[in-house]
Amino acid sequence: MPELPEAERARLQIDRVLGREIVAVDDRDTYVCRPHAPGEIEHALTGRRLVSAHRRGKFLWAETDDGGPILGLHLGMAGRIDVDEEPAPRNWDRFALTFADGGRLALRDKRRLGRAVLEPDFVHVGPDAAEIDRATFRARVGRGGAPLKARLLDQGVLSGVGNLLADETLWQARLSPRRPAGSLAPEELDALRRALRAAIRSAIRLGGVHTGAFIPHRDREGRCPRCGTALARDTIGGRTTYWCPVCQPD
DNA sequence: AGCATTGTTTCACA
DNA sequence: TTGTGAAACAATGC
Repeated sequence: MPELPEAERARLQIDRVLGREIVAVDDRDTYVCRPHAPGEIEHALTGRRLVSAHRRGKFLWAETDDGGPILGLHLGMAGRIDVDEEPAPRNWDRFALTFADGGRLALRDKRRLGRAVLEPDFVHVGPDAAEIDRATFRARVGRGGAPLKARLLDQGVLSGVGNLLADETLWQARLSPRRPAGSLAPEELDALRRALRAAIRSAIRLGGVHTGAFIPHRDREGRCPRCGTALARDTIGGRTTYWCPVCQPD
């Protein structure tokens, strides 16, 4: 599920629990809560309240009352934030807060690659993909010899673009994922940024990245929804990539 | 059985 | 030193 649009929806879920007193914390999953020992996050948060929820790219964090510790959350490959839901089966709730009103916030994550951590560090995280201005986008994305898609996926360059959002955006912008990032003209970079913002806005509104026009066709048998050409497939930037060889020529 | 997976970090290498 | 790519991580679904 989780790319920037899903993370933004998760942030909205955290908003729902702001102000509630935390009475219990489940931080027993030592992998998800690394490097914390069990009980560390529990000790830091019990008795406090979350007062604000933030997001940069796919990284989430919440501030606590009276300048208390910051709780960082990441959805990993398959996580979601559940609020006031029944506990998930099979210990899929990898981290959870219980509130005085009986409610609950859980990081539900089958794959277990999500994270819950105190005082998260965003030093190596680039500007948010939905907020980045045109000049910064040109300067950061439009450089280097790496394939354009690999550049978009680099969270240190800009944050929030995942594998599916990258394919959707490149298809919308009619740009090849294989083009060296530094070879793009300023106008192409502007168009790419516009396509990215539009794809993000749409995905947040419609409920996730797979609501895009291209993603549903992203399959070995898939064809371009624009021209009907069989999609090309390759590994780029370490991820499986689909694109239309006609609409998105090198 | 084998392979792929909407993410991040670490390590090796040029 | 910097940039790039592959492997590791954990678990599930086809």
